[in-house]
Amino acid sequence: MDYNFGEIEKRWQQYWADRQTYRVTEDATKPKYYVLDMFPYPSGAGLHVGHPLGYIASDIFSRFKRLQGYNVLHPMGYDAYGLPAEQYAIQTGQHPAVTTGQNIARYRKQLDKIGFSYDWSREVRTCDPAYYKWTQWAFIRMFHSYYCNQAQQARPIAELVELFSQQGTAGLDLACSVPMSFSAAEWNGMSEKEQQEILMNYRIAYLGDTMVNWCPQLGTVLANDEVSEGLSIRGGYPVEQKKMRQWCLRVSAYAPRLLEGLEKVEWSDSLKETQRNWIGRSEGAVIHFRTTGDITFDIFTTRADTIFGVTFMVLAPESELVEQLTTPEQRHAVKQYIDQTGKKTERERIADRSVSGVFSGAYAIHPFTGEHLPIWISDYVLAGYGTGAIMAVPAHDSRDYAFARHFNLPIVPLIAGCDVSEESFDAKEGVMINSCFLNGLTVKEAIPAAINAVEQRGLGYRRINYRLRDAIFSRQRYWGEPFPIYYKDGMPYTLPEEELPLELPEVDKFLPTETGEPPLGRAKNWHTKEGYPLELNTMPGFAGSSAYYLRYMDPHNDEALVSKEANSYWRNVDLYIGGTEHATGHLVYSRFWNKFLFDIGVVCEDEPFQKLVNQGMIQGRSNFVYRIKGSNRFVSFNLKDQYEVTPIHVDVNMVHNDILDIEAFRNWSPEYQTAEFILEEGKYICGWAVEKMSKSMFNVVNPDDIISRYGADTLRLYEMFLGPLEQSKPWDTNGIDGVHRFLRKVWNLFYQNETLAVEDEEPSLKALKVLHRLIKKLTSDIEQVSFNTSVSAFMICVNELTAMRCRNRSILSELVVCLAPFAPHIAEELWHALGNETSVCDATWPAWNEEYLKEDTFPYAISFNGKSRFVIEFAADATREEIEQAVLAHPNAQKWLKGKKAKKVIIVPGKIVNVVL
RNA sequence: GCUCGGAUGGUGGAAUGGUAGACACGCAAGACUUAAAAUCUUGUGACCAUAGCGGUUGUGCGGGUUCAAGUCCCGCUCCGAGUACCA
Repeated sequence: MDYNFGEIEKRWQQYWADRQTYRVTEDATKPKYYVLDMFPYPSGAGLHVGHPLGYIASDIFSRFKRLQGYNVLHPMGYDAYGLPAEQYAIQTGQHPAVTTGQNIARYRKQLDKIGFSYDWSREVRTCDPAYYKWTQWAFIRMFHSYYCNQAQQARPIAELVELFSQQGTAGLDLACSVPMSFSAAEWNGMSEKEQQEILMNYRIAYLGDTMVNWCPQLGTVLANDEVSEGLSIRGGYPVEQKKMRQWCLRVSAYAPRLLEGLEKVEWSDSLKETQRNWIGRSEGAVIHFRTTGDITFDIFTTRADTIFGVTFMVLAPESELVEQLTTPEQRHAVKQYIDQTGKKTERERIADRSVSGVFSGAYAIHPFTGEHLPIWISDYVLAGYGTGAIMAVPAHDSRDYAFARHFNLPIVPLIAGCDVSEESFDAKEGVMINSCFLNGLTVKEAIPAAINAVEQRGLGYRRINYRLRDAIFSRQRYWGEPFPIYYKDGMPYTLPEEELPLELPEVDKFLPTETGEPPLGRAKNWHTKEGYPLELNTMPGFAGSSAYYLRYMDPHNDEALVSKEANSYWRNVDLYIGGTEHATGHLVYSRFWNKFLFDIGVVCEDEPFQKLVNQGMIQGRSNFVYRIKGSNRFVSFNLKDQYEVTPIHVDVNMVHNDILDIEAFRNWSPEYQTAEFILEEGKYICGWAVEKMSKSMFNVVNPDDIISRYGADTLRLYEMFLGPLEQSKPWDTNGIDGVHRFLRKVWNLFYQNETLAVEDEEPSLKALKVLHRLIKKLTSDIEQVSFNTSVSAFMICVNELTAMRCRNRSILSELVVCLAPFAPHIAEELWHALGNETSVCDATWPAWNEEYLKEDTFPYAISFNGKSRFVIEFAADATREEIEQAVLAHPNAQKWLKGKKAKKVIIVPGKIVNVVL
């Protein structure tokens, strides 16, 4: 019987489906394990061979944990809302729900062929009303919550209303958009509308006038993580800054906890670092300044030590102070400057690094020296960070330096020995000079000393600042979750929870209305029963993906996002596998969302993803043919330098081991019908290069093709064998034969001459040793998600078993269990061939026995002065003296000793003997 | 600019401070075959030597620690990723 993978894989996939092998329920008698993949956006192009990399890894891990006796939750679903479906809808009029449904069906078909152990009964789709009901529900809860900085916790807004009516803002430390201060009497005297407007300043989901990333081409606003270098991530269109009233989530309130939480999770250092940078904690001080016109304002600095080097102040053009401070004489010039910078897009502002600014006419008084400092306005100061105003220390900040140079402002050096004639001295090192009471201190001492002085004199206070911004949560799009919000007297109110889900309405077109409103403005009857208008924006892509891992725990519950029972059983994700592209988006929002749900008592774990592994990207490996210029002749790779040639991308599916299938190439396109070839050794060899996997490079490899040629088990093993999971690497179909050959060898251990050739006698110690070495290696490799080395270990084991013609039943049966996580189909087939009635998925992961791994003798590497020269075997119980004598007496040793005596002999038991000469 | 990774044969990649290059691809030779494919066996870092034994050198570059360094420390070069007027 031959290894007929096609037939085997089809049969067992059916078997698993029929028997619902992968269905899990909460089972208190077993320990739980939750393995999650980042769910895909089902794009129209289907899966290429790079997509399943992480899914295969997580599947191996899940199957392994299941064999170890864990109750494993391993679900899959679809992040179904997204821009491509909407843009396709705009072009074709095809409803995004229809195309999304088709794409999902195609994804499912492709995924099924790979033999994953997902519990599909738990599938979620973010665009399903039964799912987004809970996205809307969480939003309502955020709307009705505020964040208490003292308790570091979200609390019901009703409690805040109570506090305001009793004590006003006194004694409260609240996360807010704008700091406010009022008394209980003032609060109680306000109208309903005024109170609502104030509460909006504190809600966790709030409507705010903020500078947003506006993308005119996409007709929507974007979150910071959806923009890179002033261009939209999707589509690459320019993005400009615009002030708009938008829904926001107060993610910034959670910045300290998002930072601290990183200590508790097992993520890679680089990913943690990326998140830390994104959160951007900086310690410093807020210092109060007063103008000669008696207007006070605050600045933020991390370099309080440089306070005596301040020679001017700078405000962001958007700062509200600009209006107050500007003197009548300067008003015209300032207005001109602000108009000019306001027109620039974000991209232009980044690209244009030239120094610009304008003098406001006002002067600030130095809090220590009383000196008068000119106040300037420049767009190198950002309105959104700190207070939107800075004290400029040109000697020790390169941006201030450039500004001072350009406008000829004084530069006062503060560090002994530094040279600021050409550039600023930004490093935080050296000894202070020109700094009054700070003189003689090092910079590291001076920073706290300066802050203390500021605090003692009541000139300011210590402050920790975060770069993390609130998330802008409105999108002017159709294909997203509708907000459960209606408007009464221009104020937003939430729908009652029992009216959820608020379903996405039908529209005639997926474009904005003539009046510039979002597509939902086209919907008929888009209002509440009472006739109040509903919100026209929809939620962004990250809304639906922020809590999906919770929904898998209890996917059909229509009473709660997740029941207390299900959540306290599954708790959080033990292993999460996905790409790094979500490092600052999804993984920040999700952690925020989870922490909010934790605060309101819905979930029992503060961090959603305990261990996280980022799989690398699979790049494409393109092939080229070389056309001789001005002809239809193609020259093979190694001969191409003899001609003047143009490289042309050729479909990698027509190339095997870099050898071109000439017939297929001729049929590829009419222009190549008559192509001629200059061959080497009868073959046409193609060139190659690593590029992004894309249709235009003709380097897309489809998993379906690999499966039909080699089988899913080979695909799974090969993707793992390609290299470490975390590393990016090109897909190279060359080399897949080796893995396929390995599976044939496994098959041939069982079958010989068409019949099962398994033997029943006692296994030899030698075979046991080989098997147990494998079990031990696999158990630790899998735990560390090191699957490339696992596959190698299999190959070594099977080669050795083949060499010793081991056909022992007990050995082979444990081998099959080991293989089951990696190559489940062939494992299931062989498991049944051995006479088992149940699925190999229900088997038990074998334990290794150290007894079998004990060695009688060990090879010692004998080195002289650290350089290895030869090897001697010693018995395990040989003493140091015996070893030393034997080594020095060995004939080979004489060559290195040259008659001299050894100074020292170092013996590492079982490993090495180093003779120092 | 800053932060974090990385650099090992023709290729992908292995190596708790202890025989560098496991495993696999590719290549070469051989066996089987009318032949090819498939399969199996052997060899395969480079250089030198060769009937045979063998020797030198070698993990991006330069130093250091150590009996012993791909691995640890210091200083560079190059590549990749993230981030960027964040005061």
